[in-house]
Amino acid sequence: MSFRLHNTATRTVEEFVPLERGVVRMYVCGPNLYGPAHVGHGFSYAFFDVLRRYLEYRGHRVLHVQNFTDIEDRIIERATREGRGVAEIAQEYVDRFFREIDALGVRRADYYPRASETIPKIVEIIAGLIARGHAYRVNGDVYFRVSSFPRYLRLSGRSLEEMQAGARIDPDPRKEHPMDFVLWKAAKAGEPSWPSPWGPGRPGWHIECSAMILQYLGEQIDIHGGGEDLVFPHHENEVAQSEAFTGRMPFVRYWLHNALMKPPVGEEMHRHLGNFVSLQDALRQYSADAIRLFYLSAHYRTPVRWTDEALRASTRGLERLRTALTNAEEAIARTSDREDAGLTEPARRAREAFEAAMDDDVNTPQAVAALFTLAAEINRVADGALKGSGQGRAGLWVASDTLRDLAQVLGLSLQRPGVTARLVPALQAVLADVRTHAAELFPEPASTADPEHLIRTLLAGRERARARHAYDVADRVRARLGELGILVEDLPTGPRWRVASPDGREPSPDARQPRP
RNA sequence: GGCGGCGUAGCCAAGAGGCAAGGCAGGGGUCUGCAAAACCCCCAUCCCCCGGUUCGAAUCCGGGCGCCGCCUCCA
Repeated sequence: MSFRLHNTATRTVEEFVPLERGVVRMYVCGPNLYGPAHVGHGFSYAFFDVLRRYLEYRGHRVLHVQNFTDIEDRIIERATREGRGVAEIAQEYVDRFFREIDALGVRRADYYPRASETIPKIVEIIAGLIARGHAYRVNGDVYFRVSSFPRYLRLSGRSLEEMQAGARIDPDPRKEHPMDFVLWKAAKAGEPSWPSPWGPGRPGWHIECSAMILQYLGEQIDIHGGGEDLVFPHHENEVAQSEAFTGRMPFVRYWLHNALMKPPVGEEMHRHLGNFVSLQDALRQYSADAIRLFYLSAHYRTPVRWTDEALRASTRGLERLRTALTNAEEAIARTSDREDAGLTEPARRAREAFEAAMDDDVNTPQAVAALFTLAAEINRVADGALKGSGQGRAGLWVASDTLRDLAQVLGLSLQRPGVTARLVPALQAVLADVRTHAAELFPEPASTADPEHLIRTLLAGRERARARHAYDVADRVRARLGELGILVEDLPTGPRWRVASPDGREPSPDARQPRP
């Protein structure tokens, strides 16, 4: 089956065929660096990361470029207000952006151009547009002449007439047409500016993306992505500038737009509304995998609401996938059978269902469902193996390998968080505590600096306690470990522990420590 | 006003003419000292409402009701 994507330009799901066989040129609109990223940004980046991973899984080489808007009204406003440099603020948020998307497990794009570094290309394009009659100068400003571009508004499916009927702002009287948009803004006192044939100034917002695409990806690209709020005017204007400049169309073969995330309360999450959940806060409360599983729980064109309830549900669901892998490992370690116990076929079916779902306009909810179905099959066989049927070693290996591989395409690591050295003092305190109750059960461990060794020591002592029916001691160990976020489970094969906070949350390892 | 989207179980969410995926929560059971995990079973005769088309509709058509987005900045 072919890979199909919803193209905003046609509003239909189309078969995806890249311009150049085996190579996909993809550009995704990046952040305006005037403030922190929120979970809605994270959703967009994570979704396009999944798209990129799947394209690569399907054998394409993906050239991925994402911009940083580092010169723009809001950053300038902020710099002025705080008495700081524009570049300083931009750099602060670039650094933070990378910390956060790295923590989220978003693979980095091939290149992250900044508007301020793309000025020569921007000037070249504007000069070309003026020369071709697609743009005009008004004092130091330069505007795009929409009347010169008949295809204007085709992407967003509007008409100039209706746009004006619904206009919510007073048009600048200096413009030839109310819908003409700015390509170059003349410098104002105190603002950063660059020289140009029209005098010092800075680029308008839309032109940077056109310039970056032309500079780094070419005159025609396969995929251009971003939030659906960017369709108009941002992407519409990009099309106009780019196609008017190059004379080639389509500038973009497939326009992809993700739905916007809804805040816990209200309908729109926006930085300027102040109702956002920052990516940083999200990562402090939930693991990257849980956040990504939540993102993938709905189709990318369906708006989802960020709620603690939903994130906890995703954390639990994630735990189920991880447990399947753990169960498989334990079953494999305890069986010698070479038969597949009927798991090879379910693994193949899961991969087939996964690919069919992803092929259908990146239907991640269905793809995730395939993962859960496979996890259930793994658990079924692992359960049987641990209960003594002793079968399934080969099948468990194949099935868990498949689960890991498919999860990886979704950017899910399925890694359990480990215990950190920070827990050592607390674990030592637990040991000292139980030793006052039953020192004979808990001999001094060889090492008191390794958290895992301390946990093993405690659990070994607890097993001795259980063997003597000293359940008060055994339960005390389990309760104290539970307070530290370590869940103890007594399986038929012996005790097992894992990190799992009782409130259903699970911070991302990198985000646990508050920043200084 | 123009353009567009949505309404599926307690919650989240797929499905888009052939008889309702998956997750979370919940109930019963197996296992277990208990708890947890896992497994087994149960949990929408029905998909906002009313008409219509069809052998057959949650899916198509018509009409309602409700919610939301874009038309300034925004992932």
